[in-house]
Amino acid sequence: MKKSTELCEVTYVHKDRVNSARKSLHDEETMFELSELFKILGDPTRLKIVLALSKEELCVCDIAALLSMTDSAISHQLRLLKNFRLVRFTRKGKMTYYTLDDEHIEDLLRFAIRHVSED
Amino acid sequence: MKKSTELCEVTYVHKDRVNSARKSLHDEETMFELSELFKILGDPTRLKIVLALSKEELCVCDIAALLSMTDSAISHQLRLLKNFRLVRFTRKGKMTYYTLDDEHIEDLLRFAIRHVSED
DNA sequence: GGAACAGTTGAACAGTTATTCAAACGTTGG
DNA sequence: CCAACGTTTGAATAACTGTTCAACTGTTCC
Repeated sequence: MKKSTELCEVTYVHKDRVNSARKSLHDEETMFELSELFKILGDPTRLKIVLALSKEELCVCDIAALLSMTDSAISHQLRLLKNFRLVRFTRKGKMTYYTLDDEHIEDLLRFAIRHVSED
Repeated sequence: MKKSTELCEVTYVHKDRVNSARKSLHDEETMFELSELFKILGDPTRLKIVLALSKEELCVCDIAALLSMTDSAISHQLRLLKNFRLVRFTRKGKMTYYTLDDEHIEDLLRFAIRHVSED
């Protein structure tokens, strides 16, 4: 068992390095938003939806067919993506057509794909 | 209650669009790895650790102090980052010094931070 | 109006996850 | 050898997550 004493912090932590590293951290809100963005892309289903929509406007049924999943599962995930302003929809009769609502996300994905493919 | 029949798929799905969208999806393994990368960055603690290590080589104790968390919690997260080859460590006596083990990840983070900050 | 259909919703379920706690490991210095 | 310390580990816990199922909404077309 260990306890954190002031003496410990002063003596053993590399204060200079910690303070230097602290500068690379952004404000708490930015860190949270950033991790939320990664989290929402950190699911294969959502990732595929976003990639698919970067190419074509699709209805729920299309995406479900493309990914071999139920409409319901897709709809749930689209709601998350919609709440995060990553996708947008327009209704035409019975159908709901979804598109990407974020121009930059494609670049981010391309960047990341290159990274994953490299090593 | 709804069921997916062949007739439905043929008649209502936009086959051309689905086939076009399918091209933007990569192979299953790449999709999985990509989502795993995003998932591991999709946690505020790990994100901060990676950002901190992009600036300075730090020991577990340093990171714990920086993020106001227990050594144990940090050690657990470092193990995940290590297994994912995002960080690397060298032992010097009692201390374990961690560094980033991925040059590209910094660029990805910078890219994503810009994206989050913009809108 | 009513049948058919695209999509949404909420509850429920199983699986996963981040942190905590206590115990252990390995190294250092007396 | 022993105590102190930095770190690791495993089990336990609480919180969260993705999918399924069934019921529902709203639109179209006869």
